Amino acid sequence: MDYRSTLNITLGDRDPGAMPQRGGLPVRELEIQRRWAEIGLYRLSIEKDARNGSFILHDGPPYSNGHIHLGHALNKIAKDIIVKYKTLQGYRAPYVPGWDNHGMPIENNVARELMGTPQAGDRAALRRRCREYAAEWVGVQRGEFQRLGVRGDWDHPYLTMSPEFEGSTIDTFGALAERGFIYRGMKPVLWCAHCRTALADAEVEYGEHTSNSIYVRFPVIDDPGGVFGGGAAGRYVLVWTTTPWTIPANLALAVHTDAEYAILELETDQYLVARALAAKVLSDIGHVAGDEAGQEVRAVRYVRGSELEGLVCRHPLFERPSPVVYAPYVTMEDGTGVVHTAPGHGKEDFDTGRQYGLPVLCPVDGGGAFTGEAGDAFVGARILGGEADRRVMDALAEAGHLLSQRAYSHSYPHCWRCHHPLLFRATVQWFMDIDHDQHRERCVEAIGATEWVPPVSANRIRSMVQGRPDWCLSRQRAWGVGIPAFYCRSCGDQILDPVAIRSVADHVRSENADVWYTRPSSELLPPDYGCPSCGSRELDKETDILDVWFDSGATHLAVLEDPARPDLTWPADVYLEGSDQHRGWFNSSLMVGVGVRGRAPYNTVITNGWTLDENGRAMHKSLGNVVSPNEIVAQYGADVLRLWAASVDYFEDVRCSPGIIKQASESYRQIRNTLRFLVNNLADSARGFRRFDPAADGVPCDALYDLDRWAIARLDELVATCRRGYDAYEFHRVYHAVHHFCSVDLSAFYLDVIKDRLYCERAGSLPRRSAQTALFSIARALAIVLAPILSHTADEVWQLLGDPDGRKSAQLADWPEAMASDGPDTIARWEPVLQMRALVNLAVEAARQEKRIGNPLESAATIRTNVEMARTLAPYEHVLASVYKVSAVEVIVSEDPVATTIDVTRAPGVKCARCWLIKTDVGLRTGHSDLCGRCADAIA
RNA sequence: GGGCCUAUAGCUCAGUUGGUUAGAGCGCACCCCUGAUAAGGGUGAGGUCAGAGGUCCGAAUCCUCUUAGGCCCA
Repeated sequence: MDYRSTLNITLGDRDPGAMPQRGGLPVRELEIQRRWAEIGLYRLSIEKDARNGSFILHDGPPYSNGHIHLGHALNKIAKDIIVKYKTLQGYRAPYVPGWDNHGMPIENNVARELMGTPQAGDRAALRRRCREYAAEWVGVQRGEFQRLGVRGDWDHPYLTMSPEFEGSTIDTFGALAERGFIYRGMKPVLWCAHCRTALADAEVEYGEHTSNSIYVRFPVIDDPGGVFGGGAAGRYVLVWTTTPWTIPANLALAVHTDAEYAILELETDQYLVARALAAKVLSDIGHVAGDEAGQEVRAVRYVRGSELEGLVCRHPLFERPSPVVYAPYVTMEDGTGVVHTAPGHGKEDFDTGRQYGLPVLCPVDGGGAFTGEAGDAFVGARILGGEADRRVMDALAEAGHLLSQRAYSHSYPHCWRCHHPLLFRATVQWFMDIDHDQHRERCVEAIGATEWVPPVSANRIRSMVQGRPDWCLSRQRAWGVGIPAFYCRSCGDQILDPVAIRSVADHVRSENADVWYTRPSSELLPPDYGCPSCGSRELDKETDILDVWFDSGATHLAVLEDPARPDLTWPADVYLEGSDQHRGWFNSSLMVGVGVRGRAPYNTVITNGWTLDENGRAMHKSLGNVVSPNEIVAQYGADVLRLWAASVDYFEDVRCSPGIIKQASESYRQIRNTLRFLVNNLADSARGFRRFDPAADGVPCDALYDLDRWAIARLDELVATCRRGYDAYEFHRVYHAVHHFCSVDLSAFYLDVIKDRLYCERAGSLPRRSAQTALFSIARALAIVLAPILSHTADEVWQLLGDPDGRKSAQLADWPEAMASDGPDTIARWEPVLQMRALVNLAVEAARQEKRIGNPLESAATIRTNVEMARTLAPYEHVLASVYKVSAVEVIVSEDPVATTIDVTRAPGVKCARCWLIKTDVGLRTGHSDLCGRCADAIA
């Protein structure tokens, strides 16, 4: 007889309320997300009771250009996990996503698009189109992020190009100006002559470049220390450079105080070079160094750098002095140990020049051509293309001072946009003074007051802040926020007036930053505003725009203090971005935060690593190893991608590949199957799939079967472990703990053992309800604990369980409380029982190998063990058979005090046709010849 | 070239202050079940802890160097 219909068994195919085995996530997740939208999940999460106050994670804005990549996905998922966890922990955790909209990449793409159209070169048209273009990509990325299941205020994201934000950016600039941080100064900046713009460090790419390497001699005109020998011989200081075009701007020669220099005699002349470099220099200029016996070239004498004080040369081309100066960065690595110094063309040169009071000579215009300052012979010659180099080298050769010239290949800065080599060019720019009012020291202090996760990341930002130069805020571009400075047409004053800046900000808010270009200054300024110096109303506007890093550096003020976002507060609790943002957003935000508010805009900064391929290589289109989050979502579902993100140690670089995602999907399946077993066994299939009602059917903890109490105790441990993992932002600990719990504790043990009770006992009986009480608690707790990671699946479970408190999503639940009153004790008591189970498994396996039994249920185990173990097992004797998945267990005290032996034999009795256990009481009940006593009762 | 970081089974991760034969899960192999079934169970094989030196009674763990890789900077 088939007793299947008398069992309460999981029948997914017939139970309308069952959780399906296959996730079908690409489709099901969309339904779940639709439901989230319908119930207004984000709003509900904010309105949920927040007994612990608010927790603000401030989103770093991705650039609104192109589809999201895996790094974006990892970052956004990690943020989402944190925010959702905090909600479960009783915090109001708003999440306002944002985008960075201004900047060169968009401007370049749009400029390319407009090329050849009537609008090309029209700044207003360009800006209009940039705005549209950025908005289009915001739309695309928003859809892609939402598809990942990220919960946030997607209807009200912050955009750095919105009028409110642009106005706030100007106000922030004004606040810094008011505090004296902003100045206008000459500085050599990396300049692209092709794009006619200064570049930020981040916009520079280093690549191989072939330069003209030349040795130039500078005639000595004054030698007060008498370092050269006597006589009428020519006396020269020898210099090496790879930028001949900077020679016209030479104003000094730098040496190192501690280095040793040699005076070499070369035919009738004497040359000063570093001793350590003399041999190489001579070989480069076609001579060989002589030995002590004296050959063609010999050293007349050696001097220390410190003895070169007062030495003055004449410029090799002009009647102009070039004094010897000291500089700490002079090395004995290459060149001659004497560094050609042109303050207008190098950062270090500029610093040295300032120290020695040298002027800043920069005879090169924005297009990279020599100006009249370079001399009539050179004016108009361009650096790009090599004309400037050629003309200078020709002049040097003609003057007899060019000793060597050759091609030299080295790493050199290039423009990331046009890939042309860059030049250092002193230009007038707006800066933020990093050392104003102890600002740098305050920033370092603020770093110390911030929690960095992982902790080593503090070193990185600290060294960057300690070493960073002043912040060049000017960009000679079109797509951005205009720097709100004015110039007086009559007295020439530059005007950086808080009153004027506030007025500009108000006008920008009422429209957008385009007003800077579309309105005359009189309309942007308060009525009757005049030059503070001379009163003139004829004022010109600055044409430079703000560095986009300023936009993003000011997000914390624009967003967290936005009156339209009352849920947000300043400072943020957490920033979480890729490790490249130590130099970027973490840094710019700190500069602005400390400058305007005197402290960091964040309490905790978490960094995530880079996403690499399975071999640990960076992902590149050219390598073909790029993994697209959108493709993973389409193929496997967002929860699989989220599980991957949670499974890796994202503080370091993480690896990803189709194979790794496959593994994540298999882990997902195992977790899903476990959840499914839990959920589906809460229905009474023999009673029309009536579902377990915890209020009516639940068994109080002290009345539970001890094994069920053990399961709940293990659940409590798991919940505690997960909490520790989340609190430390170490989600992979959560993942591993949950996965281990599902596969080892539940699937391989607990669930396997309780199947008999679930299936065979009467629907409403204590043994079954006791097990179901555990199942319900476990399923519910897992749904909550997993909600931050497997947000969709958790809610699928949540819907099937039904929430007594009426919460519409697992994300709106409270973190599970511990349920077992004596958890540690329960777990400790079961420990030896489980140890013995492993031994029984081995013995059963051996018996199966020897074909003495087939199905383990056919076996009876006789455990011979010492007195202590026998005594420990005694209270469990009546459950050992079910716990060990055999039909009978007997424990016998062995004479051997140490060894435990287990004999496996065929179990005595007959197989019950209903529960399939081999029992000795089968057929004893009248009318039930093929049933054991328990089953006969169950169907009575 | 400089700074910071990483390297433990095929994969993802554990390995407290250096202390027995380096652990887990997944995957894999073999077997069982067919009442979680495009599921479930059992057993098992996988590691010179990137490499080489060193300190120590003892090193995956501390030091040095090398290699590979990552981010940032020049």
